Amino acid sequence: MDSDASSTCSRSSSPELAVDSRFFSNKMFQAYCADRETEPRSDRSPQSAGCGGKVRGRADLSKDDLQDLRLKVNSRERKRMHDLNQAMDGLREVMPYAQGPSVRKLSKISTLLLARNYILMLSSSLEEMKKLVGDVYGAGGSARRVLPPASSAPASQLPLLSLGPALHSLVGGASQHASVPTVAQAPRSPPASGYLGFHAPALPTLIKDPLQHLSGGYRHFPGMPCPCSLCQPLPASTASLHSLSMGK
DNA sequence: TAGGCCATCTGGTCCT
DNA sequence: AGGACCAGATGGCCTA
Repeated sequence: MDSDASSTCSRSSSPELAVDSRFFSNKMFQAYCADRETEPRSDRSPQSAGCGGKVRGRADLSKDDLQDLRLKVNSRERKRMHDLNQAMDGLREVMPYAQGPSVRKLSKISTLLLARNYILMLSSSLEEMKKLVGDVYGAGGSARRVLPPASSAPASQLPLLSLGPALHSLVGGASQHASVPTVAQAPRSPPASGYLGFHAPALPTLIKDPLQHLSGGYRHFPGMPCPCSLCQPLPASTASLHSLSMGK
């Protein structure tokens, strides 16, 4: 079963079941043990003989000891893979694709590809924003005087929030917009297209080409909510990254 | 039914 | 020596 999706998948091979000693009905292990008993010892190299390949000093282990050893190794490997799947889930949680019980989980390969392209896209956005900020303030500009003295927004976001309209005139393709977009999704996690600030492309497209949607902008209406990435509060992780990048 | 995806087992290799 | 990591093999589940 998917350790990382036990709620949606009902595979028969849960870790607990496999760890159980009943596991030794396993055909592979039985075949291995039979093989081991029939195979002449002289034919085995030190590396390839026995369970796990490390046999030196284990040749005299009893069958039970070998089974225990094999169990331990299997258990460790299982745990390792579960940890890997947990990490993969953590990655899925921050990926910009629809999530929910009715939505099929991203495959591992898709998750990795999407993550890579998502990072590329965000990096590109960041670079573009930095360029625009530089343009707006000018080389010798005094940004501090322009910024509002107090705001409920985190300090790292102030420049972007105040610059949103200006940036829109530079970034936003005025041709591509629609009516006032719907409110961005909940800020807890950023998986939504709303967070990305553009209409969500089809997942396969985003996996293949993350940058082609950057040009699609929103027109900024004063006083109206805007879902674009420039006007959205950044999630904590992104905000910290942003502050680091902008701080130089 | 074929193909995709996955969990698990297994043996080899590398690292501490 | 023991553990981590890796890749191949295998079999199960699910979907088109």
